[in-house]
Amino acid sequence: MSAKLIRNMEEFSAISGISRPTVSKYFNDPDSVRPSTREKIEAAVEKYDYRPNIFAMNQNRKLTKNVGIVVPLLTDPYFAEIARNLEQRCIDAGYRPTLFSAHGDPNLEVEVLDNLRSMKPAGVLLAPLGRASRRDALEKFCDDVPTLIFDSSVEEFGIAFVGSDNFQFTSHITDYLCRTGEPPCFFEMKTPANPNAHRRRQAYLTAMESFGHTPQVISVEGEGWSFEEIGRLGGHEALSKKQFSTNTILCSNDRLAIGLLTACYEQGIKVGRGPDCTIRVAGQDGHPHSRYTCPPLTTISHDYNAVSKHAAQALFAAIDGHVEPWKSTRIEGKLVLRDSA
Amino acid sequence: MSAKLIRNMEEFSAISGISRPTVSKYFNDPDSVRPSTREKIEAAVEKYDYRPNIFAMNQNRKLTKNVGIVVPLLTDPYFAEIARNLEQRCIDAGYRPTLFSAHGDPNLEVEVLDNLRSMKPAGVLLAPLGRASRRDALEKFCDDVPTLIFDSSVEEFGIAFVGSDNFQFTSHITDYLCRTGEPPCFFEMKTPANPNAHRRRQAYLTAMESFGHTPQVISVEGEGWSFEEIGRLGGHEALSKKQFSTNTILCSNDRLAIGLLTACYEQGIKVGRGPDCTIRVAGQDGHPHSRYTCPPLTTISHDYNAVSKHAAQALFAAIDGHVEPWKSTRIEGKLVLRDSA
DNA sequence: ACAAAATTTTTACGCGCGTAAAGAAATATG
DNA sequence: CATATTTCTTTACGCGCGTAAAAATTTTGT
Repeated sequence: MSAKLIRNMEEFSAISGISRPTVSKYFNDPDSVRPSTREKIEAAVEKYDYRPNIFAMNQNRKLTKNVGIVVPLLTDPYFAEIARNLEQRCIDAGYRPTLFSAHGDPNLEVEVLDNLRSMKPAGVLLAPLGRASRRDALEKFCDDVPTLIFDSSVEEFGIAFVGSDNFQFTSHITDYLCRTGEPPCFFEMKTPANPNAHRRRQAYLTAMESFGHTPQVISVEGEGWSFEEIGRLGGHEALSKKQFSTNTILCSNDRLAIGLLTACYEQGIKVGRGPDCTIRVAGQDGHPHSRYTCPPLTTISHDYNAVSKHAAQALFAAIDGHVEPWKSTRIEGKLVLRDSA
Repeated sequence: MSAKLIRNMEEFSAISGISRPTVSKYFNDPDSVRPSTREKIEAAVEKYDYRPNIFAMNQNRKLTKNVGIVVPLLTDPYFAEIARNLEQRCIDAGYRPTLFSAHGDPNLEVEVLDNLRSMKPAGVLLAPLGRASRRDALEKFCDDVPTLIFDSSVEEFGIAFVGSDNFQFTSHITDYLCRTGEPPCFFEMKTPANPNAHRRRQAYLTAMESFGHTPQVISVEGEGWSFEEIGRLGGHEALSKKQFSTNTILCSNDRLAIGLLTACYEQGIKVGRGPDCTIRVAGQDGHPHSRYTCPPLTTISHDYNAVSKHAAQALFAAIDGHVEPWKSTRIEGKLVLRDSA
């Protein structure tokens, strides 16, 4: 029950019996006051439902409790999922996360960073657009604001990088495919949005050679972030021209694989491991949707939890002043066996 | 080129040759100053790259330029897409949108609204969780903050409702299915998260009766927002028990349909309109993913653009003081014919 | 119980900007 | 050109809170 409407910290301090500077200190860090006063304040907060004005709070503080979370494309469930994960971790750690998406547009990415600047964030968790990102703007931002880069690494910007181990991803699933059937061809975009794609291709080539197989890479045309459509169109063309030298196709990512599956369906080609199936298709990412494709997609999944945990912890440590040299943490993926391969 | 670092509006006013109150007025509304002074200010803004401190700006203003966009589940590409659309419209209209997701949790929804309150938003675009939303908290919020409800209507809360015309959706696609084959069964969740589901079931029943067919509703168990999995499990059960009385299934929404398609695949049932197909499946929503299912999903699509346009315009009008009685706008969907039905 | 250490209170100023009021200057009207 | 109108400048105060410094109080250690 709120007894009386508290308008500001002055009134709150009067009614709670604690001086305003101490109340201010409490809201900045509840652990910085004596337990007995903390209890009094919290009782009063409960009773009067008071919250300090965030604008006034942030005005004079050099460092706010704001944390920006920036992803390249929020309509991609993969990014939505990892953003959700990160958001929760920020809240749990006492920060105020704000979500941003560059919507696949490098100009918007720069705008987002500009907006973020004006929020004086304590730190930022940034998944850059990748290839299309404006390097100079990104670098300047990382210099000014403690920024942890995740998902896709851009040079040695920011305080650290946390992402998945793309070499391990592709080696592992390539190995699996070779052991269980014909060695895979590699299906990718010619000009991928994201540098992870290059790592994956390289890992594919290396793995294939180490197994003594001849690699074959099919690179399809297409710009932008409509991966499914690019995979579908590219798949149609590659299938029609019989460009796949084996019956197994490893896609650079799940969204491309989803498009390829659609192309296969549209050409009446049966995908899977069954005796009546013509080809096997595998993806990479553990996309939230991959369970529901037809057939369900065999893939290698990001460890969403581990990535977000490492990323958040590294950022919070940096905010707390634990300076460490730039570091790249790459987390292994887990093979998800389904019917497609 | 920035010549000198401007620290505050005082310095900016001095260097731009315009008094501080006028500069302040300009930043609040660029059209409120004479064109000649506007030019001077904008030249200086360009030259010195000055932006007012948003915290100081918002502290004393009763009404900020902040707009909250709240969706029930950002990992659902449907909501991500409409949120993206709304975000852009806010920016274009000179507002500062901030994106929130309740992540399917009613408690989080209340927390989001609480957080939103502290941002003193000029207005909020809210897609409520639906059935699970806490009515009292929602109503109180709508009383305090100009709120436009979209997607899913909750009584007559807020300044207006804008969403899709669920009756038209279901009538239209039911009509299509009846005209092109056997009349459809209706596949839905027994306890749907969202009141639109009830409208759709009702529209199905009405349409079937008006066509002189016997309706059949299959309601599957399942709580929460994992619609695909609910559709898959429910689909397996219904298929095994041969609960579908005709060869055509209209799903309450696309995500459920996607799960059902997976179940069909897993049972070796061929879906589509071809001669070799056993059943037809249709969805509703025009989910971004529906193009890439196997077979591609016939559905009736939200008019994303029209919904977001109406919603944004109605909110901005209300913010500008155009008071109108509560109104519900329901926008028709467009049939998207694909191979599944 | 007493000194030392930790915490809180008191007092006071400043952050960057919104905004009100009164007068000066520029523009519009006839 | 004189007057009415709009816009701008000057001056001044306040928003709600951060924060610094010195004094007062409470807690801790022995």
